[in-house]
Amino acid sequence: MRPLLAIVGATASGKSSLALRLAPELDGEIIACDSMQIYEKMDVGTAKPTREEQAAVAHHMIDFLPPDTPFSCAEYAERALVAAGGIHARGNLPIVVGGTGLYLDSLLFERPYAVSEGASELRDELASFAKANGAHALWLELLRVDPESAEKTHENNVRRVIRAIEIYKATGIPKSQLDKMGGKARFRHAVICLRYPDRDMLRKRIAKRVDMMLADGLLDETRELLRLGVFDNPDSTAAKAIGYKEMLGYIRGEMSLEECREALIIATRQYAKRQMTWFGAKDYVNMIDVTEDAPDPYERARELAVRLLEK
RNA sequence: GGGGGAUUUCCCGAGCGGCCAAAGGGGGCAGACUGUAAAUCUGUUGUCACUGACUUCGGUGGUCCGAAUCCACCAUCCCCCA
Repeated sequence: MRPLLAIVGATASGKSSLALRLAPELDGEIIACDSMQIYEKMDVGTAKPTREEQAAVAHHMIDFLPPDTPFSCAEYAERALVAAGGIHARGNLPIVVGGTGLYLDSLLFERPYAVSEGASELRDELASFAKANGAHALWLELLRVDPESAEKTHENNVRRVIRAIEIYKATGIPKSQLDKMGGKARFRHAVICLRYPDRDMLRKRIAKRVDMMLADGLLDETRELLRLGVFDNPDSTAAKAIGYKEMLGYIRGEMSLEECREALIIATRQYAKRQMTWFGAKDYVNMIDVTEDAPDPYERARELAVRLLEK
């Protein structure tokens, strides 16, 4: 099996700059693993690698979709797989970098799910059913077709309930059944996650990043996206990005800039927490702690990467 | 100088005599997640010896079987008249 290194962690944890340093040493090319950096025109708000950085190390899975295009983790896996294949063909090491845990997961492991691109009508149907009859009624439907998934999914989590029903309707097989069939690894992978045991350290980095985004023109970028109509569809992936939706409050005159900044910092912090909950629960993730005493993970990451990839 | 209103748990904010450790929201903390994921959702959030007890609703002192809720005074803030 071909090797693949992944550097993950919360936003603002320093994974990108770590990967940038690691890449030359390991003959690496970077595959971004980020549900937002895939979009064009969303540069500042997604902390996209700069032109210089992209020139220094080859980057993939960045900047290839207009910002109002729907995207899914299925498509991510598909395209990233191709990118990884190309990198291997060049004799290089794919270094997956990003904080979108689910995308990484779907790249690393095979999933037996049928691709259900045409499922949007069914989704809409189920969503309006839930709206009309309540989340519980929808959940009962899942309980009927796939009790095991129903058991695992809270009835209020309508989106997940819909997905489970949708999988059953599209494939005729309960999702819980399919879950047991997948999981084959596609690569000889090494996953390294940067972790900050001291919360304040990460918080400071997040605040700093937010201020940098503000200074780099987050506001103008938001106005441009607004002009392009990206926020017209609240369900588009890009419209859900942290950063822009907070700036909108200021642009619409509902909030002061300081309030938006605050909201942005909080939203980012909460996101970081969710990311760490996700990565922390994965047994394939190897943690490297960044602390006051050991602020630079570079050496440890390099050694760990080499060791893990040898096996 | 005179009149009126406010003060609630980390924050905002409901409560206006017992059913109040106190609604709701925010924030915090913990968690779930297997193809919309920077999304979506869950639990928890006064203390403890935790199916019960104890300390809380600006302060002090009252009324009452019983007060965050009523009264008096004090403190701080806001509004109106001078």
